[in-house]
Amino acid sequence: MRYYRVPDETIKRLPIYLRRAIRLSEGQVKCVSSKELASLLGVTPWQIRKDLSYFGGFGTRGVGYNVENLVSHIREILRLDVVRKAALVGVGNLGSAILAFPGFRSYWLEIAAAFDIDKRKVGKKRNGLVVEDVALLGTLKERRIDMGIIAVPDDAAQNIADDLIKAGVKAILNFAPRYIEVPKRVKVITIDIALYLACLPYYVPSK
Amino acid sequence: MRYYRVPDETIKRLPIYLRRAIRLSEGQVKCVSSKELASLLGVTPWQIRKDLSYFGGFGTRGVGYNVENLVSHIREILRLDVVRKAALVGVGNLGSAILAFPGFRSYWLEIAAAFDIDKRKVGKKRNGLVVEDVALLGTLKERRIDMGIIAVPDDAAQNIADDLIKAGVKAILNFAPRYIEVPKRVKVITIDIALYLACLPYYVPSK
DNA sequence: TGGTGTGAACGGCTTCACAGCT
DNA sequence: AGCTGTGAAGCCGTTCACACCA
Repeated sequence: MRYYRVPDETIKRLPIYLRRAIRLSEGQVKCVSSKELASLLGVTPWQIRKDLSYFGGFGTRGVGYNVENLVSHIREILRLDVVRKAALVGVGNLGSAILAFPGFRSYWLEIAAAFDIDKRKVGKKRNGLVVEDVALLGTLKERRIDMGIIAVPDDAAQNIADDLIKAGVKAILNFAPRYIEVPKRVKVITIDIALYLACLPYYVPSK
Repeated sequence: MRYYRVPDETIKRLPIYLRRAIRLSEGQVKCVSSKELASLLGVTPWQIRKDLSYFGGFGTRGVGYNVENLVSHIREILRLDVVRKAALVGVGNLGSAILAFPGFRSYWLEIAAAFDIDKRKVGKKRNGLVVEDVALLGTLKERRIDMGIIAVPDDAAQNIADDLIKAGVKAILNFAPRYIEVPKRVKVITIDIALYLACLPYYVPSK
């Protein structure tokens, strides 16, 4: 199934809906209206309806959305209906925090391997994973790991990205504060933490 | 000085330009054209010119932008021309990583205080800062710290946000994976890490 | 000539109003 | 009656073309 003309912004919001729908289903809620969901998430009801309508609409008029249905549909759209494996590169402060991060589980995402260039870290365990040498990045293909998370210093990031792509990785989450050049077929999302904090003072009225 | 009708997207890009301009000035580069800058950052030259033109335009036609000028103008626009202090709440894995994060320095941002609810952490040093009890959040006002960083579990996030705002904080960077309700005068930016990773499989063509 | 600055065209996302089901 | 689904309107941001200036 392929969907055309879906705004990227819609894709970004789907995981939010998904996570909430999962929580609701855990709470034995069977059905939710766009209005209820919207108030829980801080968005507008029509935004939710529009977003979901891109994929055919799977609510019931007059009633709302079946929660189980919502979960399974969004999982399928986001291709999260099978466990997705990612490799983490860089087990420094940030990398270790990502490994320990509990939030991935709700999306059936698994960090299945961790790499570092520092020989002192290689072989040690971190959160149940044995840290491997970056030289072994090439083994990702046969291990069917097709996503990468970059948590290395910025001057190493481009090389790591190149290696990940050589190893068959098709999507990268990049925490290094720099632009990374990749072939068009590869998707990169950069989370540049300092950037966001740097924006904040702009919005603070000066005294 | 106040500027109207500036897209939020432009504000998000300014720190990128700023960081690069600083790097260039450190490398003794005196002048840079929008084209050069664009190729370094993976954006288009028009985008850069348009973004800067919202603030009056401070380039030289036929030449480019004076690097020092670029730095001081963007610093002023983003109100980063004085050192800005932020308080971190939550010194777990992610919080500790943020404390150790080197990237803030380039924006004259300082994490000036760290708090946790766990008595075992309170009093201990983390990256040169003594961890304080969250009960002391109220002291932020007199210490002139007006930004907060939330790195606590999601069920504690809203309460912490409320406390931060009560303590006079006007802008919040939130790492908890949930929507936080705040008065309109307060700016919140949420970085929901798992969200980004959850988007990636959508862009990976299934085999 | 070369590169900035900017009004205007374009495109994409959000908002809206209401048609259509239950 | 109530809530979803959706074409249309409106808005915001990006792209473009070109005027302007060194």
